[in-house]
Amino acid sequence: MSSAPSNTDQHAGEETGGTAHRYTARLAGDIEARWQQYWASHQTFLTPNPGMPGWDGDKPKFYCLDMFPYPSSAGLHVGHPEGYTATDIISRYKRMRGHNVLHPMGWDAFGLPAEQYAIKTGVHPAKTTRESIDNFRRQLQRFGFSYDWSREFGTIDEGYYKWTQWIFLRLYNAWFDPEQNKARHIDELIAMFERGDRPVRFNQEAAELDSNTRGRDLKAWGELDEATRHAVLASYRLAYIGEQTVNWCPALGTALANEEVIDGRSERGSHPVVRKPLKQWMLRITAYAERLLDGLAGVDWPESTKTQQTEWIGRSVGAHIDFEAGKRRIRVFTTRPDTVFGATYMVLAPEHPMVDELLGEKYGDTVPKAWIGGGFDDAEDLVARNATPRELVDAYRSYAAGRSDLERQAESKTKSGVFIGAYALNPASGERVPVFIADYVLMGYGTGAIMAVPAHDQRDFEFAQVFELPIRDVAYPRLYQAMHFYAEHIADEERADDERWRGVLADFLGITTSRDGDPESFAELLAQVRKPRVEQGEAPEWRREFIEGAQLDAVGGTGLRRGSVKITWLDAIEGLGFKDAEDFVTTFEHGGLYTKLGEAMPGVGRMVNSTGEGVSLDGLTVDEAKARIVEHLEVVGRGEAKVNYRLRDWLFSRQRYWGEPFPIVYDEQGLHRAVSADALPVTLPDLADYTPEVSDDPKPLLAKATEWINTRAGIAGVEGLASDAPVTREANTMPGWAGSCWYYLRYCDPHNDERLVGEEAERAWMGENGVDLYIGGAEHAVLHLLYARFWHMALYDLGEVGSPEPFRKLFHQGLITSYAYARPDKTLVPVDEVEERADGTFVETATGNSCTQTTAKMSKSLKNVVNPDDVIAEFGADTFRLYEMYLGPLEQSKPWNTRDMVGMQRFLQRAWRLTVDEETGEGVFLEEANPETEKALHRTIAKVGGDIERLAFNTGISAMIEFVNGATSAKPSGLTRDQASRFALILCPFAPHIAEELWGIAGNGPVCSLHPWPAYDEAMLTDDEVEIAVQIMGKTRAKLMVPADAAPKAIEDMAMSDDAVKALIDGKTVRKVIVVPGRLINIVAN
RNA sequence: GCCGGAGUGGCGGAAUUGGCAGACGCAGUGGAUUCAAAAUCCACCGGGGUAACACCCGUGCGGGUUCGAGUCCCGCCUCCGGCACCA
Repeated sequence: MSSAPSNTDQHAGEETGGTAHRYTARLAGDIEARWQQYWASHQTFLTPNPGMPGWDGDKPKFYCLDMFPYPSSAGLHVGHPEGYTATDIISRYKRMRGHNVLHPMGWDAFGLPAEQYAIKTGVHPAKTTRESIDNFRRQLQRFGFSYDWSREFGTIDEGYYKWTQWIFLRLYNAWFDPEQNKARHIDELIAMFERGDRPVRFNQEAAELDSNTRGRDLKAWGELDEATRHAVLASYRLAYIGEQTVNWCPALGTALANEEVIDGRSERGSHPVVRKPLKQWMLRITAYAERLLDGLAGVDWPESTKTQQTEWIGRSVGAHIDFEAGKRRIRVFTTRPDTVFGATYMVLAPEHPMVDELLGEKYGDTVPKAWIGGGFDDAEDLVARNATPRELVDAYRSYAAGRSDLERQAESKTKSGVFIGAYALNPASGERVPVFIADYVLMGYGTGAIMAVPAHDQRDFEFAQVFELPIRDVAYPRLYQAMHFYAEHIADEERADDERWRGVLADFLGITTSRDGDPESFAELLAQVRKPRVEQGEAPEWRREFIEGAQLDAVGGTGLRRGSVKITWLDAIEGLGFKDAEDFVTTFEHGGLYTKLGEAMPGVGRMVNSTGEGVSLDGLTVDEAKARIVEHLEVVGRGEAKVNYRLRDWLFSRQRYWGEPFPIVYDEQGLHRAVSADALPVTLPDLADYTPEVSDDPKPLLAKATEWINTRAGIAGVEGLASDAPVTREANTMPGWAGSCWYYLRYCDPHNDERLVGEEAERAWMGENGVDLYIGGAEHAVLHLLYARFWHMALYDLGEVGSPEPFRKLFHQGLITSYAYARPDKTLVPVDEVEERADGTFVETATGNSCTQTTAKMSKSLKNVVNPDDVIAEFGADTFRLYEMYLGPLEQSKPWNTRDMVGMQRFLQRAWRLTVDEETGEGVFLEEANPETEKALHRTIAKVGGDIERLAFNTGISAMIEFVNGATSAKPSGLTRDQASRFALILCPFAPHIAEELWGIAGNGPVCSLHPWPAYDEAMLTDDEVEIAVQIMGKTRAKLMVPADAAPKAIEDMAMSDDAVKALIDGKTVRKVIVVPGRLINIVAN
């Protein structure tokens, strides 16, 4: 066995007085350096894989993962160590509890900042990134994290991105089989074609729209030429080339994210940005929409993150409905097929491919002027000179293309669009309805076309207002129905008892009722029906009754009571913005509600105006009507039920340099070809100049590497072509998310040259449910965490991994913020421009104006960034670790305050002093344990263990502080060697360096980090006697010591015989006594 | 606008299941020690009230349920995060 590192203090003697061995930052630094070196040289945290020496397959596994950092040149931020300390505590604890723990670290190192730095300085990103990694590693190692550093890698390592490319090839060579709801190898698809089978496509609509492949896969496979086969297969692959509208910035020579575009200009440099369709690599994540959704039910993730993913995937249940337009059919998706009779016009997305085919030659004389075009720049001129539909459509398209998504949203208040001079037939009513294009309909969602039901959809309503289109109501709002009901029944049954009425009304309205038949909340009902709308021209017989009745309470004079709030119909009417009931009824009778309300109604009651050839929905509820109309449409072949997802396929190409090259080349025909797996990695070539080219034509940076781009099949490693056949490499690179999609798998087996991860290692660490604990920031809730799940599911389908989900339990640490100072107008002032005055208020130094203290994200501009290196130098790593964990609950965002750090330093000093003589550095121990201290230790062991399990580190640390304070002030004070050893063990996960030192001083050999967690005695957790509170009428009036196991009756007797209690209840009648054993007794007396 | 989360002393926070609100830490006040300081130790530390007790009030605001509410219900306010013309 190796000996413990020398405890000789090289600084001894340098300090004066009797505290040469006080636990100061200097001593802490010394201890920390020594133990870090010991752990490293003894490979304490080296984790063997199955088959390696030291592997024990009988232990349960625990895979504890951090989101690996992007190593920026700025170095570590104090936010980083928060999550890392948490996972380190758990990892160390689980190790001590007898688990095989996998706790790795690595680098997410491809990405934009390094490339932008290269553009600025001309230094190769590889160089700067490597330097940043070295700095990050150095900083992380100062914290004493128990990572198995032998498993470290970066996503930029060739040995790593080789496998990223390999996974891309797996996706490329796979298709999604909707019948089996899983991905399968492309060879199985080819085999099916060869057999003459016709496999179902995942995305049938896309196939129909895609004129390249339409119909071709219906022919016998053998009859197709190679290019056609290639195109057919390409349309099935999980990785495919698709056309996507992007924000293209010609000056920067790259596509930009929506967030990077402000007012049609690039955020950087303010260059113009246009929307441009661009052919790019896409990943078919939409095939997994359902599984990505369903899988969330089985994982232990924060609700907020599950909700975000659920909304991102955006499942909508509805129907496809076909509208006939001449020989063509326009297919729409709607969630409200029940309102199809109210569809008085149609809208297609401006870029909808069918627009050109439908376009009318000119507008007829009967076309209302208001229809022709409106809401955009050139519309008036064009309309004034009788422009053709073609001209207007072209003008509108270029207008729409010139606007970013952000602009569209900002200007969403006014609807714009163009009537394209064509009509379609409403398949339910048979009515001829005009067809428009408008940018409020998005090509990327549903079918890119809608049936517009202005009466029941707010956007359609607004559009109808601008273009003066007819609005037809087909679904009654509930309040209107309630009024009808009131007129028909309640007026006659004024004497009917409340309960019965409420039950009937609630039932009629479809409101959940509680046991007594009370609508759960009348306000809830109002919220659902908010704006009533009624049929024009219908003369209600109940007018008089209604107006009079509305003066009274709704329910026979008593009203609906909810808490103290009484709601009457009159309240409801006024809540809707009407003067009084008369005003409402007048408006109602004149059909002016749309104008008055300026809103569409959801229409959640029963159907009206909905009778057509072969089908009628009148009188049905919304749900019944949905089912009926879909059934009808299916029978007549005009539609079908359809579940639609908001999720779109993943745009996977970037025009950047610093990313993984695609393992793809193009042959002389321009067909994409895979680089064979043996030829991987496709290494990233060096580039001398990283400046993007100014261009209208999207051109990736890698296109500058002409020698690399233009090569031969043999050199590129492409099979199936002559080795001297010229090929062109794919010049786009993969996005930053690619490397982080599967790094957790690589940690299981980081040095494997044969596979992305060895099967045995993958099963051992990932098991059935994947990573056991994954901690990282909430900002990745939908991006990284969704992409990684998608890749994992595909790899699962293809047999590469054995767990259906990658991360069983996910946890987000909160943001570490910093104090900041705000002026009265809420702008922030840098911290060094603010002074604190004696009275505790703050002023801006320059102006003398007062500021308020607040919290904000740390930022360079506010000068409130804290550098971990400085903090460690001042206090030591153990104190730093404790401080960050003690700040508050892990998931909460918390303000950093260096001043508070001293509390944790004092705690460690007291813990040190408890068993170490500050003058000599020798251990000082009790011979015999103080029983109170022993009891406290058992409780602390139990508490700390439980708190670690539930990630409540702040309260666990509190418990240890209380223990140390208690043991210090106890008589006799101090610990035995055995007690000191057990305390060192529970301290170890939090503050491992000082724990190792105390462990050694207590006479143990190294290392406590691998020692089993101490046991506690259940019997020691309870007292024989407990103090309970005596409450009179719920207020604590006295305390009472009672035996812990006293029966309720005995406690009551004791309390009643207590003099103080007697005095308090003197002259009162005891009505009731409640006893909560071990806690309190409450005497109800008055 | 929609969805999610949170509001507790001067500050960070605790109260795990409806059961003694404010554990623990910081800051502050008073004292001991010291030539002095640092460090350490002791006491106090939500508001009102009292010589001291007693007592009253108090977990964003207004109601409610309960013997008892920071915790549950209803209605608001504020802050943070996410999404946003998704048919």
